[in-house]
Order: sequence, then C-alpha cells, then structure tokens
Amino acid sequence: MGQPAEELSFIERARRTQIIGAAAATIAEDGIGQASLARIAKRAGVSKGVVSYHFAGKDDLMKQVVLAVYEAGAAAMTPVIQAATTPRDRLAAYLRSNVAYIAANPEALQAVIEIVSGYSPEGGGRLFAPGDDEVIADFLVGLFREGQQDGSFRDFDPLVMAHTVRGAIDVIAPRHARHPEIDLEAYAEELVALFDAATRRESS
Amino acid sequence: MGQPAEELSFIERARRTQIIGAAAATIAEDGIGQASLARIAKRAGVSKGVVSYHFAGKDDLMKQVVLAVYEAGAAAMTPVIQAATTPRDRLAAYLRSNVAYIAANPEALQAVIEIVSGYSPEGGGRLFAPGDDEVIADFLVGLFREGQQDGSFRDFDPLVMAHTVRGAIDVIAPRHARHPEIDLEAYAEELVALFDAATRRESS
Amino acid sequence: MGQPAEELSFIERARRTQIIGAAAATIAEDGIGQASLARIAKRAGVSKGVVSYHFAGKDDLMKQVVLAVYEAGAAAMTPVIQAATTPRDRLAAYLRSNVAYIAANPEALQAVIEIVSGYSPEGGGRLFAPGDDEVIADFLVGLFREGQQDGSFRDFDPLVMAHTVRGAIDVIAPRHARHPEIDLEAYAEELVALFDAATRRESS
Amino acid sequence: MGQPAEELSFIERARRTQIIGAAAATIAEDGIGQASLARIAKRAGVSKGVVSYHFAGKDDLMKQVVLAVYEAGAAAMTPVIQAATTPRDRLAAYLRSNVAYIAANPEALQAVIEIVSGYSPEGGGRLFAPGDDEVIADFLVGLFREGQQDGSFRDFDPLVMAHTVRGAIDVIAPRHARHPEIDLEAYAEELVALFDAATRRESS
DNA sequence: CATGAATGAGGGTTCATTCAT
DNA sequence: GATGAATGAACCCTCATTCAT
Repeated sequence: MGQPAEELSFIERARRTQIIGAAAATIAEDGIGQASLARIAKRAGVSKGVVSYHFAGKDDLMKQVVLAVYEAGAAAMTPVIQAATTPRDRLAAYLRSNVAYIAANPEALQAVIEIVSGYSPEGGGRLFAPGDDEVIADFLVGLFREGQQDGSFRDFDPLVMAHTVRGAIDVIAPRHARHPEIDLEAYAEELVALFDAATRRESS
Repeated sequence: MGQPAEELSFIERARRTQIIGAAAATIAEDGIGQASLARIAKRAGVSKGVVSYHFAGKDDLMKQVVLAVYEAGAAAMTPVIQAATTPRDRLAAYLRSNVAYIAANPEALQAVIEIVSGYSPEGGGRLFAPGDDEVIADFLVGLFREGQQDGSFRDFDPLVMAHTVRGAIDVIAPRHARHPEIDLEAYAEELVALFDAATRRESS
Repeated sequence: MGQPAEELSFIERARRTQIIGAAAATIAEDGIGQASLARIAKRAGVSKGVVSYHFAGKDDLMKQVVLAVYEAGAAAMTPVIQAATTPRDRLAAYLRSNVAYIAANPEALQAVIEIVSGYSPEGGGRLFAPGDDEVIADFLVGLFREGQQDGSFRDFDPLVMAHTVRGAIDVIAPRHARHPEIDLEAYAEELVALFDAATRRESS
Repeated sequence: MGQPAEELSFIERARRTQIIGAAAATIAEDGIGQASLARIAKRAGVSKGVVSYHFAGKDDLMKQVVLAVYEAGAAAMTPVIQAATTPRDRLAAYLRSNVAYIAANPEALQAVIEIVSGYSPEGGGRLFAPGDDEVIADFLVGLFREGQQDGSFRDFDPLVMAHTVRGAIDVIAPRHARHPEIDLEAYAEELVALFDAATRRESS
C-alpha cells in the first residue's frame, strides 16, 4: 500500500493529499514531538485507521510529506529557473523562486525541516539515505560548474557554495515562523546580491 | 537543580558532565528521536534513575547539553576572534575557529542541532525562547555593523548576512557526519573566501 | 472523554462500566494505595492501555467510580425516601435505604470512601471541589429544616446533625468489610432509633 | 531499630518526635500521595537517610505518626473524662475533650485520617490489624454498658452507638480543614446535646 | 551517626499498529 | 473502504531503600 508503482485512483490521491496536508500542518504548528497519528487523523477529519490504510506506517507518511513538499517546490521553481539564460541569472532565479515558495508555504517548509532533522524512523536509522539530501545540492553544483566553465563565476568549491546556499535558505523558514514580520521579498534580494558577490569573477 | 547559583560538589559536576556527554553522543549517533533517557543512561553506564537524580527532567538535560556545547564553543572561539584586529579578519577568525570547533567536536555540534530543531519540550512550547537563538547571530550583526561603519564591508543587511553565515556553519555538522572524509580545514578556507567576497566593498 | 454530553456507544458504556467495577473492587480489597492502573486493568482482564483509552486519566477514573456509586445510590434511595410522608419517616427511610444500599454494594461503598478521603489527584489539589461533598449533606439539611418548621424535630443545628448522620453511615462500610457478620438490617434499625431520639421534640 | 522495646536515648526520642511531626505536617498539607520520605525529611531539616535510620521504613513511620497522635489524644482526654462522675457527664466530657483536641491539633488529625484510610503498606495488607480500630470504640462501648446498667442510658446497641459517636467525631477534621470558620466549641455542644438526646432514657 | 548518590521497580501515560466489525 | 476499540511496548518520572564515604 502506498507504493507509487501502483496506479492510484483519484479518490485515493485526494485522501493521501489531504492527510499529507494535515500532517504538515500539525507538525508545523505543534512540533514533530506532538504530531501523533491520532492528532494528524483528527486534523484531517478522518479516523486513525484510515491513515494506516493509506500509508505503510508513520515512517512512510513522514517521507511522503517531505517528498510532496520537495516536488511541489521543484514544480514551482523549475519553470522560473529555466526561463533564465545565464548561470548568474539562474542562481538569482533559484534564490528568488525558492524564497517565494517558502513565503507561500511557510508551514510546509517548517514541517519538512522538523521531519528531516527531528524524526527518527522506527528501526533507528535515518529517514533518508546519506545521499538523498545531496540530490538537492546537486542541481546547484551543476549550475556552479557550468558557470565556472563559461567564466561567469570565479573559481570556488562548488560543493561548499551549494551547501552554503542551501544553509542560507533552510534558515529562513524557522526564522520566518518566529518573526512573521520579515519581508521575504527583500530578504531574497539580499541573498541574490550576497551570492552574486560571492560567486562572480573578481574582475567583473 | 541545575541552577548555576547552587554550589555543586566535585562528584556532582563530574556526573553531570558525564551524562551530558553521553546524551550528546547518543543524540548524534542515533538521532534525537531515539535518545530516550534509558538509552542515554545505558551509554553513560548508569541506571535510569541517576539521570533524573541529577537533572530536573529531560527538558533540563537537553538544555544543559546545548548550553554546555555553546559555552565550550564560545570559550574556544572568543580568544581567536579577539586576537584579530580588523572586521574582515574577525569574520575570517570567526569562520575558521567555528569550523575548527565543529571539526574537534562533531558529535556535540550534531547533537545541538538535533536538539534545537527537533526536540519539543513536554509542555509543547519551545526549549528556548524566540529571542535566544538571536543571541548567537547578534555577535555577527554587531561585527557587520562595525565593518560597514569603518568602510571594511559593503552595504548589505547585517541580519541577512549573519543568518546566512549561521546557516552556512550549521550545515557543516550534519554533512560531516555523513561524509567524514570532508576536509574541514579546506572547507573553512572556502567559507572565508566566500564571505570575504560577499561582504567586501566592491571597489576593493 | 468522560463528558456526559457526548453520546457513548453501547460497547463503550459496557467497557467503562466494567473498568469502573474493577477499579472499585481493587480499591475495596487492596486499598487505594495499591490500586494502580495496572492492577485495575489486570482485574478487568484488559490491558493497561485500555483504561487510558476509555478514561482521561486516573483522576478521571476515580471520579467516575465515585459518581457511579453516588448515582446508583441516589437512584436506589430516592423512591424509598419520597414514599415517606413526614420528615421523621423520611429520615428513617433515608437511613434504612442507605444502609440497605451499603449492604447490597459493600465493595462499592468502601471504594468510594477510600477515594474520597485517600486519593490525591495529580496536580495536588482535591478530586472534588470543597462544596461537592456538601451536596450530599444538603439533602439532610433541607430535611431537618423542614422538620423543624413543622414541629417534627427539636431545635438543633441542622448542619451538625446532617454531618453526624453522614459520619454514622460512612463508618459502616469499613466496619462491614472487617466484620461481615454484622447484621446490617438490625444496624439500620438501631440508627433509626438513635436519630429519632436525637431529633425528636423533647415533649413528644 | 525503632522498636519500642529498646530504651531510647533522649536525643533519639527528640529526633523521632521531630520526624513524626514533619511527617504529620507534610501529609496534612500536601496529602498522603505527596508525602514522600524525601519531602518529609526536607521538612524535618534532615537528610533522607536519617529517616531510614530512625524508622524501620515508611510503614513504620506512618504507624508511629498514628500512634503518637492517638496517644497524645488519650493523654489530653483521659483526665477530663475521669473528672466526670456520671456516665452522661463522661460522654459529654468525651465529646468535648475530643473535639477540643481536634481543634488544637487539626493537622495531626487530618494526617491520621489520611494515613488510616489512604496509606497501604508495602506488602499490600493493611497498616493496622482488623481489631485495632475497635480499641478506640471499646472505651465508648464500656461507657455505654455502664450507663445502661445504672439506668443513665436507654436500651440501645452499645456498639452501634459507639461507632456512631466515632463517625460523628471523625467527620469533623476534614470538614474543619475545608471550612476553618466553623466554631468547634459550638459544634461540640451540639454533639453533646445530640448524643445526650440519643442515649438518655425516654422518661428522663 | 549522618549524608546523599545510586539503584531498580513501579507509577501513569502516550502511541503506532492491528483487526474484528 | 472505513472505523475505533484494543494491544503492548516504550516513554519520563517518582520513590523507598541501600550503602560507601
């Protein structure tokens, strides 16, 4: 149950989306420690058993929340980034669209952060394999390599820069949760300027 | 209990330190979700009750772990930073000494990150008040303001830059945990170059 | 949970009744100090979690035991008392029906006494508000006032008399537990004579 | 340790009295459920170990509290009762002196009630043997028998009357704890009148 | 004699999960 | 498909008791 391989009926997809949304909202509001299946089910307006029916277990549900947010983020950001033509513009588009996505879905992002760094699956291992988080950074690494080859960017370690960008972005959601008055559009422009300065060739 | 006001006996301090260390190691290895008092006590080689005897509760223990790591970090970094004379040098010293501290205590830092972003105290609130985390960024904010006034730094939002620096650093411990082969000394130099470029006046 | 407002399913009511009964029996036999949820659950033949599932907590369970016994007692006594026409007859009916109820449910009464005078709820306060126990005495106070106005009773403090009647009755269950050979019907008649003498006008 | 058979040194007696007093105060104020040895020791101003040293265990301490209060009560009441010459006067003296003792030592009496009806010794049995409480009633039984023989009292079951008197008195301490404004002197006079009426020969 | 650190059992409670209905 | 009653393990915490100092 819950495997993406099977074809899911429309109603099935709707239920899953509904529960995933309720899980994200519960985690964001009450913290991962208070997010029991009972509470999530209650918020979704369904019984406890229905969650177990649609997901293989809590581990699965948590994973699906993360994936859903990630995929929605990718879907929102990709067209914006692809519209940019130069590596520098693409980096700016990446930052702007990512911050915009956070601004539009603060709860979802907060939930993802709590899950990734605070949820331990039953067995005791980690929810995601060591390389899974690299996937997110990989796009940036590729972008930086490309820009370095065509002379847009200076010579730096693309991995360090990529993870610094990720760190800069991941820090936003928790801060925004505590200080909702922050202007995220201005924040994004600051980041654009910051990383433009950090990456551009010195003579440019 | 746990108040710094009371005088603690030598043996008391030793036990507390021992338990705090065991807690940090357990959290770093198995994740905050698996860090039960039973497991922490087992790792410390003491019975479960000892932990409750020396700490007011789990919340207290988690808080003490964070404070211990934070204070040790401040003690390690402060002299290095104060030895630097210019804002740019101080920023570099901040980055180098912080990364060096992470390299020397990877478990402790990993534990702190898990606690801060993944532990929910009993009542449901947060372990630290909303402003507590700002204290860490405040030092950087002050440093940036100073450098902007004396012309060392360009004109940017000191808050955004401070939190970006924090994000860049906080990202290291989890990554280092998954990829111990990373050369943190080189990583630090990359960060120094990165933020030097990001902060310096454009004409310099 | 436990609110009378919600509609309870049949099976829900049955389980609650079963657990309340097991709690009363455990308390009556082993004392309130030994009446852990584990023991109560074991006696009820269910797992420990079932108790927590059906009751909000131990405090709630204890309260429900008292209320159940109180309500059953009221249901048993009220028709008998209302059938009596004069205050003196009603007092006699009160005593007889109350003793009869104790004789029929010795365990339940013993349990209630142990809970009311020996159980401390979690917070540290009292299980029942200071005025709650007065409710029981209030009926007697009203009865005595009425009888004093119509000349059936002599002039005494209705409150003192009411609490003395309650004390006389509350003493029975523990005594009966230790000396089951006591003839409670005769005991009731003695009490009727005792309080008839204590309350009647001297010239009568 | 703690056996009454051995001769106790003066300092030993002082320590025991001190701890017993602290135990009674703790129980009366916080309830039997909160009266841990640690709390009692703290209130007595001694370490936890000292309690274990002077008493065989918690069971022993609880028993000693009850006995101490009982003996002090007997010491206070006996001379007053013995000064009375007739059975009716002795009954009145019993009631007045008992209520006076409660008024003078409300905490101690409250503590005794909590222990007797709320404390279960470790083994699971009862703190006092089934007949122990009868001892208290026995004096009253003897008094009533005597009065019936010399014609002071009417013909009633002395046991029922004795336990009713006890119930009437035992009800006072808890009520007084909740309603300190009650005038216990007047309460005593009401009881004297009540039981005088309940016991006297009808023609008298 | 006195201390207080340490123990280990047991307390109440929460919760992911299962399954008869 | 959906329900919610039931389970059993694990959670944190309290506490009477022991014992080296």
